Amino acid sequence: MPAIPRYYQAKTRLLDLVNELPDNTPFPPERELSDVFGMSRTTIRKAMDELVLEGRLVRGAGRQGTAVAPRKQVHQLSLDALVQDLAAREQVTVRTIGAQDVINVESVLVRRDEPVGVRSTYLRASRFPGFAERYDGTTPLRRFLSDAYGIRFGELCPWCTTALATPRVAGLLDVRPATPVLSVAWLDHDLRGAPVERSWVVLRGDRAHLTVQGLQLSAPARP
Amino acid sequence: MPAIPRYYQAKTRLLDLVNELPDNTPFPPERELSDVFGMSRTTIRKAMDELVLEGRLVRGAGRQGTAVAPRKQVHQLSLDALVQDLAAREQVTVRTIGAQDVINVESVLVRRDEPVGVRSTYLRASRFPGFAERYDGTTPLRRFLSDAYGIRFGELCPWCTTALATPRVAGLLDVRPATPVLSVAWLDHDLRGAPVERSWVVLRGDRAHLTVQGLQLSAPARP
DNA sequence: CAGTGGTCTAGACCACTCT
DNA sequence: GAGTGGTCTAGACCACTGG
Repeated sequence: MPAIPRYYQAKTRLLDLVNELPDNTPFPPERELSDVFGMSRTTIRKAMDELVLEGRLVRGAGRQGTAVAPRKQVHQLSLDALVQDLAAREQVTVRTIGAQDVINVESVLVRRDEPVGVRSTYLRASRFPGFAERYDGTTPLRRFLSDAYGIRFGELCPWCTTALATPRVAGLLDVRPATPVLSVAWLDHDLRGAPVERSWVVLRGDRAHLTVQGLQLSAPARP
Repeated sequence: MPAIPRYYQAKTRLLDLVNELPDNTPFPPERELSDVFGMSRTTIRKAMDELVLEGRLVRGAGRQGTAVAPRKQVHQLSLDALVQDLAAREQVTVRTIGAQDVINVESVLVRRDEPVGVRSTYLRASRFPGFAERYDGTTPLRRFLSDAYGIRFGELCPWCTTALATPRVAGLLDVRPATPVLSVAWLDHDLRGAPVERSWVVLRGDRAHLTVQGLQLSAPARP
């Protein structure tokens, strides 16, 4: 076996091709590439799979075929806006989870008619009586909790990592399951330190960048 | 073709198995699973590939075989520490890139003897004369620029997204190429707004979480 | 040496979409 | 109907590691 796998050689050649072609150009079918490159379709597909994950190719259903992905329209989403629930949302749903005393508010973040993320917040039902009836789904959640229940929020320490899209999230974001996504989560406390809400945002890595504004750098630890 | 692919059924069953077994338990070989499940090895592999990407299985070379991954030892890395270059580093290398007037400082971030990230900074050589000779590789970079060249830094707006590990980064992080990673980048300006350094950090999503402390939330936009 | 994961092949059938 | 991507099979050879 060569040190450089054949699928990686194929990927390199295909990447050159992608770079030369304008956006949305139809890409040669897998069987044709398999023929031209003298590799099995399986090997070609493995190469193309990575280009799709990297957002360079877009595969369509049926006879649409594969095409060169349009230049990433990357949307800047600020951590601030995500936490405060200020990002444009659609499909806001409020569910009560069984007898678990948990309310879940889920919304799809949309930019230019594209789903770019999912926001999900969990609340204790007993702490927010009548929430499901009172919440209109359009007011930013954090502000609503503040206005309707007098919550004052304390400090926040969000964390961020990568994950693979679950089938459910993949459906909402219009990506294939197991697509890498950016995951941001935080626990919100009130001024007494009691937890108020637990939130979780999943972003399409190829459509959204998370920006951090207002970062306070600690003072350099020097005399 | 069933609505639920066979590889996904396999993944579900294998996940149950993983959840039952203690950490580091040797996992059945692919050929055996293929036999037991009545699926081709290719299909079994596709299921296991995802479990590996999710950090639930670890594959070894040669006769080591696959094993249940130890509970994620997740290291918290603060954005603050990354920017200020305070995280523990090893293998710090300073290269000058051709005649491009660019200096690259690259280091591997280490936690408990595991590589968890790569930090890479680019500087204009002409702005920092003698940098390669003067920099010792241990002082936090930002502090060194401040001390040795009198740089004062202005505001910062880092951004964050997912990416696939390039072969080079994959080698440094001890993961397979195309593994999803967390990518954090920023452009550092001085007080006059002139760019000083461009930096880039890649983190293993399964080993490191990025935390954001000292986040300044904008005032609620209400009268 | 035997057994493992990593790669690769040459087929096959399906659901889907365009013409 | 024809052609696409999505899935699946049953083989094969290789590099590597353990006993």
